[in-house]
Amino acid sequence: MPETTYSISDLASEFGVTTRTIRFYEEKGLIHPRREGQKRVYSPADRVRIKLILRGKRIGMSLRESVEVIDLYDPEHNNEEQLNSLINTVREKRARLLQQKKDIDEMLGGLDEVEALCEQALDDNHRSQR
Amino acid sequence: MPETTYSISDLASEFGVTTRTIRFYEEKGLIHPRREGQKRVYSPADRVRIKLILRGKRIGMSLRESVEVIDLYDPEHNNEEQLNSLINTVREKRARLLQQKKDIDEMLGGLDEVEALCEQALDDNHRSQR
DNA sequence: GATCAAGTTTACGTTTACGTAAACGTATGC
DNA sequence: GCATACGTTTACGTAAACGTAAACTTGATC
Repeated sequence: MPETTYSISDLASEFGVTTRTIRFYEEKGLIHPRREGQKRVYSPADRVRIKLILRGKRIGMSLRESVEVIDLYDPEHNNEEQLNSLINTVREKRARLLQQKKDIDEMLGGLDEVEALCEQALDDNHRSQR
Repeated sequence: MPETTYSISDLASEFGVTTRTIRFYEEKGLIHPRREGQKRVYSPADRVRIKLILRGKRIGMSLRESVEVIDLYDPEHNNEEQLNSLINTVREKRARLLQQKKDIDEMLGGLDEVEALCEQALDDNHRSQR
């Protein structure tokens, strides 16, 4: 099967980051692209990892934290103790995400008010000019 | 009217930050507490500003950006041009917040899956031990 | 009046997440 | 055969958001 691959600039332009950023993620051990000679070759799995890292970034996660979340997916957890601690981790992450959603909703509410006030002010201006 | 006031450590402990953090916000011009002699005295308005700044932080905003959002509230915007640019700012902020909500929901979905898998694995272990 | 607790200024240190520049390799089109 | 685009390593720089330490005031308390 002809597995799709990506160059570093493919991914950089797809995600709107610089190649420096992607190399930096590799330095930090977040991704491990193959090499063909000198050049880095990225797999679809690498691509997804980058995507998830950037998703984490958008909601204010550190790189370390994003990777922590991503690594929840791969099942290197066998025994009961590990599974339980994993469940706890999941619940903590979830709690924080729910708090973030609340924060966002509050802020959205504020923006709605501001916009309404603006539109009313514009409207008033127009009326008074007639 | 006896306006409520707060000491720096009042606010620090209320919000779970250090006094250094609050002084830092002042250095950056984010808040402007009164002085009584040497000491800083915070008003309810100061308190709210800090609260909003920290809310912004939780969803990954920079201090500068949080202040930008906060400052949308105070009406120093008179003419039509300013009002329109303000509305645009509001819409951009809103777009980003909606994207963040999507990101969070996706991540929550992932966490749900992980937790379900964990619980199933635990369940399987228990069954096989009977 | 000595000893705290809480506050102050000044200043240097630290972590994160890249930016930027130098100096070099490689292959592709004209 | 040489420019040009794309890639590489190495390394120093930087902005944001505080931490940490030193050295000092200032009431409150025993």
